[in-house]
Amino acid sequence: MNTQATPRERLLDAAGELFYRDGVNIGVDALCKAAGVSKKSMYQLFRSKDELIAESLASVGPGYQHALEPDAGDGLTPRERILAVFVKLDQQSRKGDFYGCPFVSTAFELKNPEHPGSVVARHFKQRLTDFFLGELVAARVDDPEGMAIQLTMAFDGASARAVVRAQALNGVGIRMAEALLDAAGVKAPELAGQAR
Amino acid sequence: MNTQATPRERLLDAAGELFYRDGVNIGVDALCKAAGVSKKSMYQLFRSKDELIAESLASVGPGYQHALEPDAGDGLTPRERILAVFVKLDQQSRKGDFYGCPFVSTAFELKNPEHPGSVVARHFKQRLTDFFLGELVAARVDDPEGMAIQLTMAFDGASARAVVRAQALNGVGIRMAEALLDAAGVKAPELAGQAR
DNA sequence: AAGGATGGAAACCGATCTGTTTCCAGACTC
DNA sequence: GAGTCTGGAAACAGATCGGTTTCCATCCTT
Repeated sequence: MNTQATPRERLLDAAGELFYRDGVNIGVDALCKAAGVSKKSMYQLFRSKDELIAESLASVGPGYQHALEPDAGDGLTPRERILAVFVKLDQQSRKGDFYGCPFVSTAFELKNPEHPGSVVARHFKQRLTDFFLGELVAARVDDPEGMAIQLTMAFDGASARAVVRAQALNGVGIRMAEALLDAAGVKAPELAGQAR
Repeated sequence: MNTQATPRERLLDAAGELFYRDGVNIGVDALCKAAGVSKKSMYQLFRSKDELIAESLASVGPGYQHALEPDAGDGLTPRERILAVFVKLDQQSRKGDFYGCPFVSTAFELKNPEHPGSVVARHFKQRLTDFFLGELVAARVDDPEGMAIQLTMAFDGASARAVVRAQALNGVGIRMAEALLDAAGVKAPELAGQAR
């Protein structure tokens, strides 16, 4: 454990990993032990375990997003930038510690849509949809909103498949995204004028 | 509670509902109370809670499948029979007690792919894929296996969207399936051009 | 009417749950 | 050096966890 980091940072890091790997039903004792933080400190920093669930999810959100979405202005076409997300998902599914999209996983586990963690999950799923939307607008497709939703569902469906089968996706998610992009006419790099 | 049913049936019924609604972490005390069965009887009928999870999932599987997939020989085209699954999912997502596909939900919660419940979940997801496959073969598409996988992912992605957003799908899953079927050239075989 | 099997109610076990509290070691300021 | 603050270790609380056991009422069979 990193003793340089503050107790709060250590707690958020450990929570982000353990809630994802073991589920949100992991005990506070195990969590604090992994973080090297006392329960007293934890309950001084967070009102409840539920709040820690939400805040840890919010803290891993930007990093997860950055790991999936290519940087702006990298010279890629919208199609390539969209497909890059599915390539990253494919790579993640090959690793042994893949338990699906952490937001979807948490939402499924919490059941209650009003739980603060569910609210955070909803927020970050919307941001992925918004990323797709921006690319689709740049690609000038007919129905960018509808396509962005479909790509998000393709992402979560592929993620769910990897979880249920406990296997790597081996490109099936990428091919699904390609099929949807083909159908929407998001094709040749040069033809789709992506001015910025 | 139905006193006609055997303790085993009452347990499987209650487990199928409560594990889905509250998650697999619900206690066996609450479960037995809901089923009107003593813990003693429960542990005589099932070796462990984990076994009850698996068996209750296996017991709801056929019913869930039958609720989604149209009967054979109903005069519908393969395309209509495939879309009927997504229409049913859309209808389910409108109800307040929708927590996603029970197999996907259980697999996400259990995390461990070797858990007997995960094995059952995998089995029934494969049966949905097999249903799609049969229809796609009948429709003579180019890559029926790949398309069946894509439709299954579309199903689970749509289901995940309804869970994360805690909202009805309002047709977005149906439209995604239509887009995939259109791209694969699955029209009504006997009836030419069918507009939507 | 007697005997055996079924199965519910509830006590019990040790472990773990979320959350609170006490105590004390170390680092800081003044 | 005295006082203050942070934060870890650990006991504690009451509830619940999965699982076992005892006891007893109700059946069915004969």
